[in-house]
Amino acid sequence: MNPDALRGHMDALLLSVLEHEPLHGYAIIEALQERSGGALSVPTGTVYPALRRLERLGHLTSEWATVAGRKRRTYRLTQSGRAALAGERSSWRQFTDAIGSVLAPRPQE
Amino acid sequence: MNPDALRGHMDALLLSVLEHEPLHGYAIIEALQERSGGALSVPTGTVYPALRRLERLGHLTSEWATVAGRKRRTYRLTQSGRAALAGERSSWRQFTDAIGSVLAPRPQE
DNA sequence: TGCCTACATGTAGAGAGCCTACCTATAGAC
DNA sequence: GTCTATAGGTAGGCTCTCTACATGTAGGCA
Repeated sequence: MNPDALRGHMDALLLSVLEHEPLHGYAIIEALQERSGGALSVPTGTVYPALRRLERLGHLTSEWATVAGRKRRTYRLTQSGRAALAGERSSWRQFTDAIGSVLAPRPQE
Repeated sequence: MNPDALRGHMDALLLSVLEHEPLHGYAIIEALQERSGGALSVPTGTVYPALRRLERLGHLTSEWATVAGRKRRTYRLTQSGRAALAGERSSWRQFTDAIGSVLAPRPQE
């Protein structure tokens, strides 16, 4: 997967995996990999800063917890995050429609 | 359209509009807009450098022409460009599948 | 005559975000 | 004791796209 291709879609991915359950960063990375059938291996250097950015934007809140001796920062969608997710889904459709219609092979005359 | 979203897909777009006919930069911009139903308004500052990059990579060749007193640089796909286009189409499918499967709304349990 | 729009190409610099590479730390298996 | 999995994080670089600007021709219109 070309790294650049993810540009501008990370927010959508992160918001989407957090839609129904709060998760911590490490679990988010695993969820992305699992849901995409192994296609998405997003490095920690991408995910952690992105989560902080989304929190700064007010789309997520986080709280620390200690589970089995390990510290976790668990992220949760805010109302604003839910709205953002809806917007991202809509944008994604428009985006794929636009690119898809250009990329579609055309019958040669 | 979020500018970042285009990241890494410009090559595919440019190669695709040049698939069946050589075009010059300005015509390429119009073709992108037309084919996408108006959704893609790619600025010249994006297209011209990208075309040069693709030429440098060997995916395009160009030649100057003068039409109605105006100079045009017309770009044409090379064999390498055709191969690259096929690769881009395949990558596009994998990419949309991966993101799409993460973004798809899931039934809440 | 002068102005505006469409046509046509290009560059410089900024900005954003993703990645690579690195660091720290605990738990449990072997 | 060492290794792997789990868990979080930062610094710096890289690349591409965008904004803004510059240049010039042709043709319509007042």
